Amino acid sequence: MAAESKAKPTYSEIAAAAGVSEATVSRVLNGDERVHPDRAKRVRKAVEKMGYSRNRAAAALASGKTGLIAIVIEDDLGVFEDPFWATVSSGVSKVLMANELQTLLMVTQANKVDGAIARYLDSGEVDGAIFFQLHRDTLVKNLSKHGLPVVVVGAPHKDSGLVYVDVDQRGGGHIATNQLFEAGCERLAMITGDVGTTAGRRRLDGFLDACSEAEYRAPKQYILNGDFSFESGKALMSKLLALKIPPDGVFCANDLMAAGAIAALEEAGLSCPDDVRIVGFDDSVIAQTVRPPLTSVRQDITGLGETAASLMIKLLQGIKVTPVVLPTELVIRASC
Amino acid sequence: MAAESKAKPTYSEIAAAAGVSEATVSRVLNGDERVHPDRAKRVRKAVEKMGYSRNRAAAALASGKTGLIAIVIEDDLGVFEDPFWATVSSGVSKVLMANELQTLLMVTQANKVDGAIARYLDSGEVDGAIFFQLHRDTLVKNLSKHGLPVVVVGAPHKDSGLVYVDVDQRGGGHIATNQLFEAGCERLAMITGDVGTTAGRRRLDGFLDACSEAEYRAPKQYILNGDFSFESGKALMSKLLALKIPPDGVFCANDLMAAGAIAALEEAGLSCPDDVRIVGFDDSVIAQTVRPPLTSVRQDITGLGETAASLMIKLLQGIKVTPVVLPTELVIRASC
DNA sequence: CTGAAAGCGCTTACAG
DNA sequence: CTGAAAGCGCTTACAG
Repeated sequence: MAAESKAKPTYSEIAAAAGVSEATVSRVLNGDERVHPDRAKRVRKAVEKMGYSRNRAAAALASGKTGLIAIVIEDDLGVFEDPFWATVSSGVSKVLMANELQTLLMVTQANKVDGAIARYLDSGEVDGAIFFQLHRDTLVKNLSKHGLPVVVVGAPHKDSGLVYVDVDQRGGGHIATNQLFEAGCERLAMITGDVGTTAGRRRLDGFLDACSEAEYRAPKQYILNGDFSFESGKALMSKLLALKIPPDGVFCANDLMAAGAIAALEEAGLSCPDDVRIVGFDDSVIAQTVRPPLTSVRQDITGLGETAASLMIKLLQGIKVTPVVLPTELVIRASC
Repeated sequence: MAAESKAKPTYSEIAAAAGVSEATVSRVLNGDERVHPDRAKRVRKAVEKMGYSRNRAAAALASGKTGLIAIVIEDDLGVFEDPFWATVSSGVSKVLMANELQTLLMVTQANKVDGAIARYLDSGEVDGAIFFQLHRDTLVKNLSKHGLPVVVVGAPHKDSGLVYVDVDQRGGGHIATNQLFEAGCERLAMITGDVGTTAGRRRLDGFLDACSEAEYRAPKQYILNGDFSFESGKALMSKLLALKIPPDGVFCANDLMAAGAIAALEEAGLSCPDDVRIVGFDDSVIAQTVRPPLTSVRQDITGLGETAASLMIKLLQGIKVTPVVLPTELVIRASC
């Protein structure tokens, strides 16, 4: 006779305890307004008392909604090891959890995204997908066309109607470059990131914007294409230093390359900021640990994740949304 | 008459196409050996041809298995922003996916772990849970006792029978310290991590082991308790330098503190490694970007995640498992 | 080795 | 505003 003992209660127990039907229990738990307040209260009391928690699998099967949102990240070169994405993920997860949704983490190689992952996402296993580090837009566009709610973190290459969040990469490049001008630099150079990525391209655009505003035209040898790695920052800085007239200010498209650039300066027996001023981008730990500490562009990384999740939730509710661009801010330290 | 068109096929279509019963389809898809090879082949062919993919919710409801493993991380101070955990997660995710399991990412505040999360985990919503950054063992122990398969990344405080994976923290501390001795240091000091964590404590133990092997006894002022932050590394190094006889070699319990220590040296006008040699722990990006590049203890972080996932899979299969300790290795750079 | 059938715990038209 | 009932798509004893 040990009623109300071990096993998880189901709707039938709750319904019995509250003196209503299972349908009513379901309505109350799903926030259906039309239930009479008194009965709703009875249901909630029973739920509370019996420690009820919904069986998601059953709900998913019956409703077609899984309550799961996938984060898909293409991890060819250990991108996920970049703290950046982890921070974005944590922002996503927090907002999703607060909205009764769960985060499915799918770390996969880019070449596998088309196969198993695409099928998985497309077969109703998740209610939506948030993509990080977009290499090719096609898959995402297809999924989106098939009706899967999709949000992309980082602007896609072509404005294909996808909903995305990004930080103001171009504006960031702009303020970074302005800082160099304001510090008195006259020969500005830039070590770009991978310009095949939208972030890389737009940071460069921001640099160019600021230069033309200042009526400065950087010589061709002053704009060198890096790939966001420490090594490339170092190698390209050495290249700049080898020029007949080296620059006196360099904007590096991320902190890692900036750290590389500082290392190159040091090896050449030069000082930052005395000989060459440097500005980075990301405001990562590296900006703080490198000597001299790096002036860098800060982006609200958790905010990126939170915004992505919020957009997803709106999408799920059928609310129309447009891309969001988050502001960017300069953190000034000793390097410039 | 457009058979085989849009909608996702279900068992009944597959069964019809293969000329078997739904039960047989289920058996084949679940790897039941007892099905006749020919019929199994027919089923697989139909599955292939019709692009069938299992509805997880239905399977979960019927079987009681969700195919979901939770990663739970207590994220009070932005721990998840530490690339360390992201890397572990990606290792977990990859192994799990390869085994048809999905990774549920639950980033939560420590004080909330007891409430909603515990209930969630305990109510059959996941098949198992992998915990990161364990603050209190009790919750985990309870869940484990309730029968939820649990794996912990990082050794728990008391050996409470939980299954865990960790790297050989103590051995790592040992080799780091030995390196200092071998480089000729005679006055070794240590800036510890948070010794409330098992990692912090064990790295210190390793230091002590190596010292006693070398018949060296570090004076009390030479062992300072940091908290793994850049700031603490810097402050404690300054403290060491202020001593009448400062150390000539310092083992810092992580790279971030080591970077702080180097910054302090520099501010004091001293050189690493000429005046003081330094060894870190983690072999993170920081080890490579700091000047001088840091000698540091490398741990197989992806391996931690992969091992955690493997242990979980064995647990799910009912195989008995014991804790795993991964080896650690010294990466030598300029700082020592 | 195989199939018929019950059942997992919800949701949702439908009828009132 | 509410309930009876069908149904979501699998799994799994059970009987053969």
